[in-house]
Parts: sequence; structure tokens; C-alpha cells
Amino acid sequence: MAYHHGDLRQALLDEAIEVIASSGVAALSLRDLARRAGVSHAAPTHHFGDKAGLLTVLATEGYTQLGDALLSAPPTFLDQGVAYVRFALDHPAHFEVMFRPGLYHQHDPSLTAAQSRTSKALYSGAATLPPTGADPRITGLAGWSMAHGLATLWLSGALPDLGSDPDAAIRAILRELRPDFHRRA
Amino acid sequence: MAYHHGDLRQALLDEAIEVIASSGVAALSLRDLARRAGVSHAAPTHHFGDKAGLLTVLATEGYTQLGDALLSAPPTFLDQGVAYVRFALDHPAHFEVMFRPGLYHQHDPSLTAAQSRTSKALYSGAATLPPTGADPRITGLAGWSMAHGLATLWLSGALPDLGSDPDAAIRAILRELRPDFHRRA
DNA sequence: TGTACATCAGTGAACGCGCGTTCACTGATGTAC
DNA sequence: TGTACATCAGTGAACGCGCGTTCACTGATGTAC
Repeated sequence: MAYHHGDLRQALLDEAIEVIASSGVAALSLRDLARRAGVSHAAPTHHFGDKAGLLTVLATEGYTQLGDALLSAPPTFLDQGVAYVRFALDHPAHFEVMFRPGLYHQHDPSLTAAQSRTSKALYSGAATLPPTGADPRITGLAGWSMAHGLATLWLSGALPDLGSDPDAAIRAILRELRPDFHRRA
Repeated sequence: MAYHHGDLRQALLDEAIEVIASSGVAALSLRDLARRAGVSHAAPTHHFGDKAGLLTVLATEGYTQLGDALLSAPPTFLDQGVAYVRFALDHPAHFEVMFRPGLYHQHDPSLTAAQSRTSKALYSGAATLPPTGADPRITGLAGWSMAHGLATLWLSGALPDLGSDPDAAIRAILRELRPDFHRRA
């Protein structure tokens, strides 16, 4: 094996994603990542500074990718909601880390930039719902809560089996917010 | 100090709730609990067998109390939804443990009994919403997702400040599911 | 009322473990001339 | 084309730590007679 790994940084991130997705972030250790990458246990420090540094990278990646997904979906609550839940199911490791701010460097500049971009996209999605007299911020929170709760319950294994077409199930559930509107559309 | 603590079991549970609420379940250790209770570090084993045993007790308590809260609230989606979110905010430690089944003994009989009682209560709440043509199970999941997502986002600190009357904010958000129905009522 | 004995609750020492981080180091790579 | 040198990436030993669990034990409590 060569002394230089080639792309150790990315390899460590990939391993971390795998570990978190299958065993949760609590099971993550730098030494284990190094072991999996076939490298000495002190090597990761070189790329991330410390453990929180590695998780900061994952959180930033997560916010960026979620932002991309939201911005490239059709600008309707339903499509963006599906995109949100899909992101969580497809990238459970990123999703888990993102919502545990205690684990990473919350004030990292590129992290906060990604966060604010994503939260703007989030609110613009809910803004496409028809007004009902309520404060639109309330409507936005309702939509976000619904998508987030669905994703969270799904990932925690609390949901009953939803059949063979998860996307259809997600859509059907989200549609319950303002059923008349979506039926018309 | 007396050799016998008096009610060490409950004292350890109380300390655990405090630690989890303020630092997360990842920060929980049996040795730390023993230290806080002023007792030798091997004492907890005596009452809970192992760490997962202690968390099983917390999860069971949580499901029981959540079930109580749901069953004693008025039988409407809105009231039960508020009860759900309130439970999460008032008992964050229980709530956190409940939805991390990897941490406790999932097949403990009194745990599973509490769980099934609570999930029945949960579905009966959403069943009070007016039918819209959708499978009622779908409507139930929509309502549950919304309450759960709101609680989760709130606890993770992701939400913007919701003002001085949290209960009103919760109600306003949950009302966005079927606004017409609730307005009429 | 007194005594023997079983049971229960908590002790403290020891086990083996994996962890994050620091450190002086060495091998590999790339650049300047 | 060759050489000196700086920089970079990874090594491996060591640090100090807290953890869960096991174990033989002892002090306290309660019960039977």
C-alpha cells in the first residue's frame, strides 16, 4: 500500500456516512474510520482537525444538498415536501447530523452559509400554498413540521409498513395538508 | 449518610432524566448517575441490570405518560395534537429515549404493552378529523407526522422564536391541517 | 422480648476496553533553479 | 536533467480518561420462632 492514500479525506467521509447510516452517529469514532480506511488512527486529525470538524463537513454537505434538492424541485409545497422527505431517506447520515447541532462547529462560516440558503428555499416552498388567513409563517412551519416529522418517524422505524411505493405514500400523506387545493391542481 | 439510600432507584431515574434533558442521552453514563446520587458506581446495576435496562424503564414511563396525556385530552385531533407536542416539550428526556429503540430492550413486555396502548390512542385522535376521501390511516399519519415534526424541530432548536405563548403557536400550526374544519368547529 | 438467620442494598477494587488528542518522526511529492 | 529543499500526508507510540461490567464483600433490614 502506498504511503499516501490518494484521497483519504473523501474516503473517511464516505466511511463516516456508512457508519452513521447503519449504526447512528453515536457509534462513530475517528479511530474506527481510520481502521476502515486502512490508515493509522492519527491520520484523520490531519484532515479535519477534530471529530467535530468532520461532522461539520457532513452537516455542511447535508444542508447544501438539501438546498439543491429543494431548489431544483418544482416550486410547490407538495413537490418540495416530497423532495425533503426523499432527501432524509436517501441521506440518513447527513440528515441525522444536520439536526444535532451539538455535534459540530455551529459557527463555521461555510456551514452557516449553507444553512441560510437552505432555510430560504424551505420557506419559499410553503409559500406556494394558498393563503388561509393564517400568518404565512405559521403555514410554513406546518408544512415543514409535517415533512420533517414524516422523515423522522420513518427513519426511527416507528411507522407501519407503507407498501411498495414510498414516494406515493409520502405524497398522499403530505397532500392531507390542504387536500382541496391539491385536488383542484 | 445511611448505608441504604431509601429510594435509590427513583433517584437514579430522576438524575437520568435531568442529564438527558440537558445534555442528551449520548452523555448519559451509569457511573455519572451513581456519582450524582452519592452512591458507589456499581449500585445502579443492582436496580436496572444494565444501562439498557434503565433506558427501558424511561421509555416505558414515557409511553405510559404519553398515552395518559392523549387519553385524557378531549377526543379531537387538535387537542390531542397539542397534548402530544406538550408532552414532548415537558418531558424531553422521555421523548428522546422513546424514539431511539436501539438504546433499550425493545421486547420488554411492559414496554410493548405501554407502546401498543399509546399507539391506539394516537390513531383514535386523528380519526376524529373529517374524512376527505383519503385512507384514514393516511390522515392519521399526516396528523402524527405534523405533531411529531413540530416537537422534534422545537427540541432540536431549529425553529425560530415562537413568541410568548407556545401553546397558542402549537395550536395555530396544527390547525393548518384542515383549517376549514377547525374554523367551523 | 430476644435471638438466629435469610435477604436485600450498596461497596470498592479490579478487569479490559476504546476513545480523542498530542507529538516527534519519516516517507513521498512537488517546486525552484 | 539533476539536485536541494520545502511542504505535505501519514506513522506509531504515548498520554490520560471514562466507561460498563464482574466480583467477593459487608452493613442494614426484616422475618420466624
